Amino acid sequence: MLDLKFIRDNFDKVQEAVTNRRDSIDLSQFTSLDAERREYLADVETLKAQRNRVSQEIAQIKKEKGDAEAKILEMRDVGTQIKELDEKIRQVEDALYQIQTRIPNIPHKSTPVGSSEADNKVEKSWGEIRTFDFEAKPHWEIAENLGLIDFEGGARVAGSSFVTFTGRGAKLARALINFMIDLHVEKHGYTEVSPPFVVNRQTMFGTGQLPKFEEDLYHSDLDDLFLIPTAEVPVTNLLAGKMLSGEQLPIYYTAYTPCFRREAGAYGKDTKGLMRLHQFDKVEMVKFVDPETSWDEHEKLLKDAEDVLQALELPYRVLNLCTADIGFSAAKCYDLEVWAMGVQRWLEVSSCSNFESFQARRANIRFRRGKSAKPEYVHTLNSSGLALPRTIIGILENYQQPDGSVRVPRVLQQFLGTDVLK
RNA sequence: GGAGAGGUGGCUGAGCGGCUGAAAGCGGCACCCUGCUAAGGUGUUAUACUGGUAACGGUAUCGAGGGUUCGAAUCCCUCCCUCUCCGCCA
Repeated sequence: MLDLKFIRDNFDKVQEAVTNRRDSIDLSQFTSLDAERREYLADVETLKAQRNRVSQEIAQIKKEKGDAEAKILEMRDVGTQIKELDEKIRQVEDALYQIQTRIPNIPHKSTPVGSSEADNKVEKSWGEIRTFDFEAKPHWEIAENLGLIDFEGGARVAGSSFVTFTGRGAKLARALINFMIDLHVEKHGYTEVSPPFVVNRQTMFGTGQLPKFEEDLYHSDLDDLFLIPTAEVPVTNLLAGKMLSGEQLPIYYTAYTPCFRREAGAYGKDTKGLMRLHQFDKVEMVKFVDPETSWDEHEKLLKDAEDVLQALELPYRVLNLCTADIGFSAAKCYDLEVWAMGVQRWLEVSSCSNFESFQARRANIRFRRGKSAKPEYVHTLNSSGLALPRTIIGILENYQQPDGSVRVPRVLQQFLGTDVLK
């Protein structure tokens, strides 16, 4: 969420951001609503000031056992006017809020302006794309042949795009989670947290999933609770409403959680295999930092995510997402894409974003730079590190061998207890 | 699920219709004092919105939302959360 005053003072900039993002939000009402609000506010506050003053006088008169009946009658009328004006203000503020909470973040100056994902900028590539002297199989064939995944079982118990990992497949997932968490905790200095997988409405609002993206979330009507689409949601909101001190920053958290996404609007897309699931595992990193350091922290965060892919020796590339492809709350976002030999595609395994104060303002996460300094919003960042299913695709397809077996990346061998899946 | 207690500033914690944006303490800041120096004294110290170039005003905020009243932290209603006990269950 952007600051109301910022929107007012930088209206052209906000409009430009909305346009560059290909966002459909209509800003045309904003200026008049904002002016209307302040007009009403001036009126009602004058009346309230009068009421406060006269109420004092009434108290004084009563104390002196005088007759305050005339003033009380007068104020009764003022009270009615205040009620009417307050109602008008409520309506105007409601309309304003609808707009304000749906305005996306302003892209950072280094975010390329573009009109589609084709305009994303490849920042770097790492690792060598292997060449096979046999025909590479897609991961679903490899997984089925080796008994790592029960696709039908997942569909039977929940529906399409739900899968069940079985046997060494399940252990591979667990090995990856342990490997990633250990790496972030021991090498990168993060604190592990294990948050709730279900959150309330306020929490979903805090990170920007609501109000715009409700249809993408699983929801329990009975309790008005949501299944998390990413650990970012509970972990970022862990500090919602907090006043931190400058010395506490930066705070680094890492968490494993399952992620639940309805993928509304993506029906029929990537239906085969592990490419797009309603439920998947992910290890996430979340940072709370001093605004002055957030762009350095963003680059460090990217490196922490890259470390996972490098350790797994998977070829990948880093994309700087353009304005049309970047997430609602992000000012800048790198996507990490792993190359998958079997399906011959780059697959997104991580998004590494800087939200600046956008989420902190929604979730009210502040800090004081000095002991008696004014409160400021922290900057929040997060990155997958990494999403499991597509990482597993990368491993299965890139490490497959002519006989159908799959070599285990060196760093996973100790977690998995073997160097080959066959 | 049943019974009770409670939610107040950066923190602890009073207040229970007007003199309370809010006592006291802690913490912070400024200055002063001091041959008891991790001591003492004095002052100061919330946030948001809004008006104003500013100085400085106004309004709101005591879990959230309604209500009663000239006036609500204080009374009433609804909801949320926390704690204790009981029940149930991993």
